[in-house]
Amino acid sequence: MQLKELSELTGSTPASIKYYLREGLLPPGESVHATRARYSDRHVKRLQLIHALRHVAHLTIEEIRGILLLADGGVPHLTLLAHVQRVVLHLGDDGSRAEHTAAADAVVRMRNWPDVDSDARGALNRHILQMRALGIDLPLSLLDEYSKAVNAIAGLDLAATTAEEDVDDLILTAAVGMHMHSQLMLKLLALAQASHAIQSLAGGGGPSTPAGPNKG
Amino acid sequence: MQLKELSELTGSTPASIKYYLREGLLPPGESVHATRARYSDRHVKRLQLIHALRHVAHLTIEEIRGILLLADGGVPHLTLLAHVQRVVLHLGDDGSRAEHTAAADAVVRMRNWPDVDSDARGALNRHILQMRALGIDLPLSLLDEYSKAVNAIAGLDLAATTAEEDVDDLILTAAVGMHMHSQLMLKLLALAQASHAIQSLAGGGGPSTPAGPNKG
DNA sequence: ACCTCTAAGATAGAGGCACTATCCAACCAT
DNA sequence: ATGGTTGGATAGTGCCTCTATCTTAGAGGT
Repeated sequence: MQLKELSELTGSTPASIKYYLREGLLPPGESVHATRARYSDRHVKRLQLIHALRHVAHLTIEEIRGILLLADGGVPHLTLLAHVQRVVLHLGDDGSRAEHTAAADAVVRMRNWPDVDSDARGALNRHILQMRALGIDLPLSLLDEYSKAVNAIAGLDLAATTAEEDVDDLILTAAVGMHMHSQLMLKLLALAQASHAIQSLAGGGGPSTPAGPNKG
Repeated sequence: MQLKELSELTGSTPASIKYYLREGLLPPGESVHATRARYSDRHVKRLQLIHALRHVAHLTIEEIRGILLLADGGVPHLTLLAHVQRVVLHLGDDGSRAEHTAAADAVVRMRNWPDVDSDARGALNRHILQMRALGIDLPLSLLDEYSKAVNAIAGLDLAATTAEEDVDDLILTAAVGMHMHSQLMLKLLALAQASHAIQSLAGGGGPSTPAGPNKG
């Protein structure tokens, strides 16, 4: 198929597709001659992946390029998933491994998770240190509760991804799943906060304005 | 004090402060005359708030402006907090209230949260619908587990904010707290995912590369 | 009083990102 | 042959968050 058809199949404009080609996100089509190139359904799949990473997971072009490079480099799935996670969940730059925190170590023990240094663990350590620096206390009971909850999700999520055969599908499922689950948690947290605020501020002496409508 | 001193006290460059003044985030100092203005410690506080919202919570200038307008408008704390939450946790535009979902309703009942329409609840409903559209299943048991965990955090977080007297302090505590807690959850989720992946992919037949190092 | 130095305010520019529009030569269908 | 479409290259757009420059006026020292 030609660029235009590719565009119609995926919903990306031809101009955007050209841009992705320039940026090396999408491999060039088989060049028939100077003004004609042929694209396959591999291109369709790849473009759908790019679109999801860009507009569902909200990754930048640079981040997407990094993921695709790894995917095409044929690295093991575990390495690839670790990278996708780092980018989708914004765990920060890998290089620097933070010092261990007692809190994170305790969580690993409590949940019986493997005691290995992952990007995620480094990010957690860094974050706990940062919260401490900001004077935000983290009771262990809270971490226990939290880790129990996320432990449940993680299994689900992984089950979905391991079912995928194609690498593009694997990344798509993993990235979208990670993003949506993390956003779900965020929204539940928001609702919990709002509920508590309504109960304690509206009930306990504050003004009686409800939380919802405040701006047309 | 003058702009330069304000700059030194807060760490923002004079140029940035001028920019914030132009954008209406920082109220103008008391103008002594054409080339001299006096700033107070209210300005210091406000600038620290702006800095935190910008560089800790990663809000845009536009979002910060919205929060400060409300704060200076003297709206009730509950309304203000609802708005801060919407922006910090990216709950999306308010206006549109999504249709209710059985899942969200069940969560509200399970946790005994007040059954009112908040921005957070709308966002949760929208998100659940979106996940369903993407074919991601959400067992009720998972939502139960999650909401139990976030329920624990929400109390903590609120306790810290209600202690604040000054509105700028309230917003600062609330925004930073919301952001850091939500990021904490994210990082725990990441660690849970990584742990599961390591256990199932490394142990269960996949290649044996560890999750950590893959890029210099 | 005079000269210099600095601050305030206004305006313009910079740099990054993700596109988007314009050109041009080539080539397929008619 | 010829008009319209395509691929590829290059340049421009719009937004955002600063940052640099310019002008003018008052402050401080002598």
